[in-house]
Amino acid sequence: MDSMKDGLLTERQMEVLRYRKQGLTQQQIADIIATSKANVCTIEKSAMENIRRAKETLDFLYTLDSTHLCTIPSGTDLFDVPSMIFSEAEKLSIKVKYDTISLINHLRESKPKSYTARALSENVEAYITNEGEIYFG
Amino acid sequence: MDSMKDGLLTERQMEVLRYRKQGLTQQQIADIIATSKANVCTIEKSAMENIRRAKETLDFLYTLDSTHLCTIPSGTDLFDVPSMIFSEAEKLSIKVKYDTISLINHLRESKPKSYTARALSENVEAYITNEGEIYFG
DNA sequence: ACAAAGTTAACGAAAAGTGTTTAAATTTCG
DNA sequence: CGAAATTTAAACACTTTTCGTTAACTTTGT
Repeated sequence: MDSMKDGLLTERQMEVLRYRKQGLTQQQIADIIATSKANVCTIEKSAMENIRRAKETLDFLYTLDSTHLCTIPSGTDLFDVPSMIFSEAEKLSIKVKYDTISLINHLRESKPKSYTARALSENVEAYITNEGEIYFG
Repeated sequence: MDSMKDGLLTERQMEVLRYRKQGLTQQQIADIIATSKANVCTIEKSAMENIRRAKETLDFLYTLDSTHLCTIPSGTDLFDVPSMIFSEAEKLSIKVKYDTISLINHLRESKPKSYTARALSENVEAYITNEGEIYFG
């Protein structure tokens, strides 16, 4: 009935996330919505799990019309990434849509938690479309 | 068992989407995966539904820590958008993270299907965070 | 160390989602 | 038009999710 329109999160889950965003503790929320704090915890947790899944789902979409370009190893300096991308793309005869600066910004925005200062904190997979669009997964 | 790691789409759904991307018809896919064409249809359809829900879920996340800035009416010239955004943001004493040009590009990338040439083809909601990040939904 | 906040495990009942089939409708296109 | 492609509806068995409880455990901050 209503499942046709909704996203992944249930009313309960959105409710908890909203209260959480306001800075309330699980106990406070539990009192408001009349349940146990343990239940608030599991609801919040499953909400996070659903969000993770939503992201992964869209990741799949991006990689569906992209081909894997290269793996950028953990520890790589952010400023070394563009030249890696450009040389790999050249092997495939694809012109990258980004210049050096915007490629770095693109990476920063795509994976805000994958680097500290200037070094990647984990491996990042780079994908490319025929149109030169780059995606980091 | 495996549901902990996966995204929204089932193996079956990804399978169908991949074949579809290759240009196969539902009948051809039905033969390959040994089921009826009607079933391929429903699998593909529920895959699309799952993708829609994934997007909507992330939309919710974005708007969770944003406040509604303004509605940009259908028909608005793309090049008139930045000044609208800037003046609304100023009312809230928030400095927008984007300059005029990158704001237009940001809108183009966020809503690729919401404009024709230079005119918006539908209403677009603009949201802003305290940090000046803009989101179009 | 204490108390508050958060997490985890095990279980149950209700709700929602998935893959199928079969048969009938609709759309698309040469 | 007419054939192939796609969509829809109803029904059924099956699996997964969700919300909830209780009770014990771990983390965090003072």
